[in-house]
Amino acid sequence: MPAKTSTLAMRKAAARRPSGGLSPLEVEAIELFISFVRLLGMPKSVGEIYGLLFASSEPLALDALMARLHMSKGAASQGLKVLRSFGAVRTMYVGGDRRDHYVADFELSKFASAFLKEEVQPHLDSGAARLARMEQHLAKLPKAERDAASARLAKLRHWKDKGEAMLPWLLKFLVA
Amino acid sequence: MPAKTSTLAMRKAAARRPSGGLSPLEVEAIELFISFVRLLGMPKSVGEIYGLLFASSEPLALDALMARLHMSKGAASQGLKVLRSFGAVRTMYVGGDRRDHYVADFELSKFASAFLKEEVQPHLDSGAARLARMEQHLAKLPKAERDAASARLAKLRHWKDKGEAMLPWLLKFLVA
DNA sequence: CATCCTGTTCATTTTTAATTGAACATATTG
DNA sequence: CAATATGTTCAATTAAAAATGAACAGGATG
Repeated sequence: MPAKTSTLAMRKAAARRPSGGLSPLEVEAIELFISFVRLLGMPKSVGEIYGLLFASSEPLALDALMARLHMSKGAASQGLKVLRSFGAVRTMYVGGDRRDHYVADFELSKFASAFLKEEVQPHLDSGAARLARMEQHLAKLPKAERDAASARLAKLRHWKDKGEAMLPWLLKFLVA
Repeated sequence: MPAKTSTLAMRKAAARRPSGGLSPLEVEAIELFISFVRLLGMPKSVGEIYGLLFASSEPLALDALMARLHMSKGAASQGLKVLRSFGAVRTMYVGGDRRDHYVADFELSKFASAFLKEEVQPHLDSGAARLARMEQHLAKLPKAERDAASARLAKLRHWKDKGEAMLPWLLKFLVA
């Protein structure tokens, strides 16, 4: 029968237990990365996983993540997949254990550049294509409307150019 | 009895009808801004409204937006509220009509700077507070763990500083 | 080669976010 | 001031996103 209250000693021990509770530092790290990944439109499970790995000194296997974050196997597997996909996390060999073990890569720029490359860049591209189509439509408009619309499209083009100019600069700044 | 097929002439007329269908140009603008606002984590109705106002040469009232976007009064009202809140849209007086009429402000930077000020900045602030708390926890750790954790926190601090440095720069670039 | 171990996938469920629509407040008009 | 027009708010509904968990695939192990 588990006690309802926990003593200080118990909590300190828990902080070190590989598949038990979370230390205050781990909780802070997890919350920090949850809000960070949400800002980038990623599911919070991704933030939980990265946060725990960020705070953890030893590599963690999938079942450790499941146990400590109270997360399903599916969510952990998929979260690790996206983190792997942009290099925020990598596997580390642990002798005598055939499970994959993960460690966080500390280059936070990986998140930002994944966001820029996978979210922003495609939007800029499709935006450029769309702008071209809009310029086609423009030609078919009666003169009066065409002039007004033309000025608007010029604004769009300006922002497209600005975005395209800013993106590589931002990427460079991030990795610097 | 409405015809099932639409002739070219009918579609051209529809493009000009104030509370009817949408012209191809309007559709493109709406789709463009839907994907743009989604990138910033806003509801798509906000993108629909701004897109239509952006493409429209005359100011539109709430019921025109409702009719042409097939959107409820509540959604239109709330969408306009957020667009107004960061100056992406403003009311324009139209004589002999007591409804509010809206026009788009073409400074797209308004979206970006609203996002930076309302989403990013608060995250940076709470992140800074959290980092301070984490440094408190650090002190209570046994020496061995403390060293590993300390290096991680240094990384976080570095990124916090980077973010805080980048933000004003980005804002300046956007309004320029 | 049967069994266990580890991890992935995906249909279903749960949770979260957005939209609707009706009730309300306020201003206008006859 | 009753009736009407306009716009806002918010509880209820609907739609979209994320998490679960069971089925599956492949690889190790005896």
